[in-house]
Amino acid sequence: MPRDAATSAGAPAGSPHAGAAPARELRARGQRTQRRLLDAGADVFARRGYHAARVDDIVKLAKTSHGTFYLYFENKEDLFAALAAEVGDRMTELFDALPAFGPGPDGCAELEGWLTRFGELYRSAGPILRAWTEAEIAGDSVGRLGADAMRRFTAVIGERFRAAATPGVDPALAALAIVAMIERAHYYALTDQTPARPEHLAATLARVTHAAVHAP
Amino acid sequence: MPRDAATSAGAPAGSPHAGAAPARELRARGQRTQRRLLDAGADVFARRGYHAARVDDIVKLAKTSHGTFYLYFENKEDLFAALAAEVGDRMTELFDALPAFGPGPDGCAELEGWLTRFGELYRSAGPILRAWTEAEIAGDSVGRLGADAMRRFTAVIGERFRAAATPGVDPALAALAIVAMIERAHYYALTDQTPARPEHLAATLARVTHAAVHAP
Amino acid sequence: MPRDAATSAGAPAGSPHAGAAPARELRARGQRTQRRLLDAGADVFARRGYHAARVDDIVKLAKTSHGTFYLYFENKEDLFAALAAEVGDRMTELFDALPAFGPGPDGCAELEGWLTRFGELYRSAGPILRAWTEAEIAGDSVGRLGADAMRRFTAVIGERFRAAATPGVDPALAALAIVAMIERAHYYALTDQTPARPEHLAATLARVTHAAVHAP
Amino acid sequence: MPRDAATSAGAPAGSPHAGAAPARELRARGQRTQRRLLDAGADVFARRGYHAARVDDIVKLAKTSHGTFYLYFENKEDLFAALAAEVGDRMTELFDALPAFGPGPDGCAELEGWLTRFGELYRSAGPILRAWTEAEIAGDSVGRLGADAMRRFTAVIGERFRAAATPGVDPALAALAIVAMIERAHYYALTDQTPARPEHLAATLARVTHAAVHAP
DNA sequence: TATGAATGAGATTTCATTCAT
DNA sequence: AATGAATGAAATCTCATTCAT
Repeated sequence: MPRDAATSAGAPAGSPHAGAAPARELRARGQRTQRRLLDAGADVFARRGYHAARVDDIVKLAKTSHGTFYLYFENKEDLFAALAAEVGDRMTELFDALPAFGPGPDGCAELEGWLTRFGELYRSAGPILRAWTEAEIAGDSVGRLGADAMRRFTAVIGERFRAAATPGVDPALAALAIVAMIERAHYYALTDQTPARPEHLAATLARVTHAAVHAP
Repeated sequence: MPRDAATSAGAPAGSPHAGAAPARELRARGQRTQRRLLDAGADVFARRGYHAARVDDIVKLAKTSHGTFYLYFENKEDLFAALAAEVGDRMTELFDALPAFGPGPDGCAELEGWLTRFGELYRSAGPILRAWTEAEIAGDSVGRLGADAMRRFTAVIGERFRAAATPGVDPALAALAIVAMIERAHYYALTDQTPARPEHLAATLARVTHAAVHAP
Repeated sequence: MPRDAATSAGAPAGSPHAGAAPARELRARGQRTQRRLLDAGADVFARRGYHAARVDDIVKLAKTSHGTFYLYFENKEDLFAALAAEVGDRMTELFDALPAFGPGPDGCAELEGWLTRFGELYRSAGPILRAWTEAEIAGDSVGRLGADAMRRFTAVIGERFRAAATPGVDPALAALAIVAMIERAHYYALTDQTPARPEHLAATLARVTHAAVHAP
Repeated sequence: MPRDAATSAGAPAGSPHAGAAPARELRARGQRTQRRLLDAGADVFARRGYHAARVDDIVKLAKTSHGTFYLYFENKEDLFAALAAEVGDRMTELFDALPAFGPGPDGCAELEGWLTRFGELYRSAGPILRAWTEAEIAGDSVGRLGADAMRRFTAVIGERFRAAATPGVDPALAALAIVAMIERAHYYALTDQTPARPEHLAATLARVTHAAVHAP
């Protein structure tokens, strides 16, 4: 699960991302064009992955020209960073809303509710997240965004483990594992042709997580 | 987590992978050259990722030439497939050895022992796995390998969940989640600069997994 | 050393150059805008040279837009031609004022006086001249301007050599050499970080030129 | 007059310039290809100037491909630098051979002899020198080469002026002026359509220089 | 068995100029 | 009179793969 994008957190309306070539004020038309490029980018990245995506494809889909592309973005990476930042923002928001689920069945239900929302977000942003993982692996700088968002998430889960203080369990590691599980499970469930039914994902993950955190 | 490599399972000594250009018997020198290329490939893929890895880098590291590269491998993907197959073999072996850990403390200890071995393998093969993920995302055919090995792993864990029959828990999904957790936790713990201590990884994962599977 | 600009010699007030897109009468505001573009152009050409200068730079410096640029000038070359014409005018004027310096110390002093004025002009117009040289080399049509102004200069110097009639000296070539010297010496003295003191340039060049022309 | 190229002064045979992409040892074929590219480059730069020259033209003329070009040179500038270095080497050699011409007719004859050789070199290398001037103007890094070669030349001439100690003459400036004259006179005489006869160039410049340096 | 020179399709990027407002 | 978004041709550069030796 990518991270952060705190950079664009408070960006002024009208400049959806921070790294654009010139920090120009955009008029209505420019805004629409930029939006078209972002949407086209999301589509192409989703279908081809970060590396295989060609600026040419994006431009064609957005029905505009190469020149226009470079008017709004410094390069392919810059456009991707903008998309990632958008996703990152929504992730951060969601993570901050993670409830302090208690040991009882209520806690489990709360968790399930939150995981449902997470699943929805993941479904819409998944393609970007996948490309993000790819970029991350390749060591591109964009990949390095996002750590913060996840850290917050991990911190909350870590608190629960710390409270439980199970011997042999490193709370930070355990939290990391749970977070990793939630992210990857969504990844596999939504992309892979798993025999599993994704509609039960929130319930299942909630129970597993709850059991792991509030182990006897 | 990738899989398989059944191709090379019983392959004749001297041809560690199936897709090499000519299916010829290699003499000692040829073997060494091919091995050098494989090792160089592993190194370069690990450092740069699949897409960013250039044949030139591999060839330079192996102290050989482009021509020689294409003597032993059909293309970049072919070399990667050979590496993936090697890893896949070892993974399959390990997965088959997963104990049927029971609900008691003994089961947890068994699980921890197995996870320790998994960690060792991951440490050595991890970089290839990472590159694999990248290739997978990009939709390259190599990426499609690997699912099988994981399926076996998932099946065993799934059995446990099925036995427990917790209401609301889809055994297949839960197993997928646990497997994903184990894989990704290793990934993050070994690559990221987590504040956590990786030496406690096996113990922590064992406890978390055990608790999740044998929930009250 | 460029020349000419006869084009703008008697041009009507309000249109400092000949090639502007529409030959319209400009109001006060238009005049100011055009002037701003010319000044910005002079600056940018000076700093980057003709080819490296981008219309975008000029427009930004002039705090106006691309559209406006093409309202006043046909293209980049046209703006440059306008600038060159301005310089050419002043050069022609100065060359026509070259005194018929005699062999005695008075002639040398006259020459020094003239060279002082030349130096002042060069200091202010030099950057354009440099860009001019570049354009000339590249074979752009603008480059072909300028030869005339220099020819007049050369003619006067040539007269002196013809009078002296030194055996082995081709008067035209000698004059060309002296003119070239004066131009390039200023160029190097004013741009390069020569260890020499430019304030002595007029005196030194006067003596060298005088000695060369009125050799015993 | 460009400068220096001391960089390639002692370059090993087989690598005619210092800045090539990889410092590879070239086999016979590679050598020929690289030579073809250099020659094609010289031709294209001469005809179009540095900026207008397209790698495409060079490649076509050399009957090779873009890929090959970038095998031997990092970019256009790199190829140009290689050419400039070749010229610079020959210039440096020549400058070092400048005789310490005395005040008598013998000194003038010595000078003429040297200028004849200079003219020959200039004729063959002129096109590169012209492009060099253009690059220099544009502030490209290549342009900054060459100052050294000229400095040596200037130093020798400067010595003569220092010996003469004419009042009002700054020896360094005077030397600079003479050097500039010799260079530019060749430039104009060989490129422009001067009415002058270039075959008298050496004689004329020798006399003018001699008179200027050994003024009464 | 090995080499490394050569290729060329394709990717990214730039910028003078036009156009709709 | 002014704007700035849009264009697209052209330029540069990369790299997997082939080929001649």
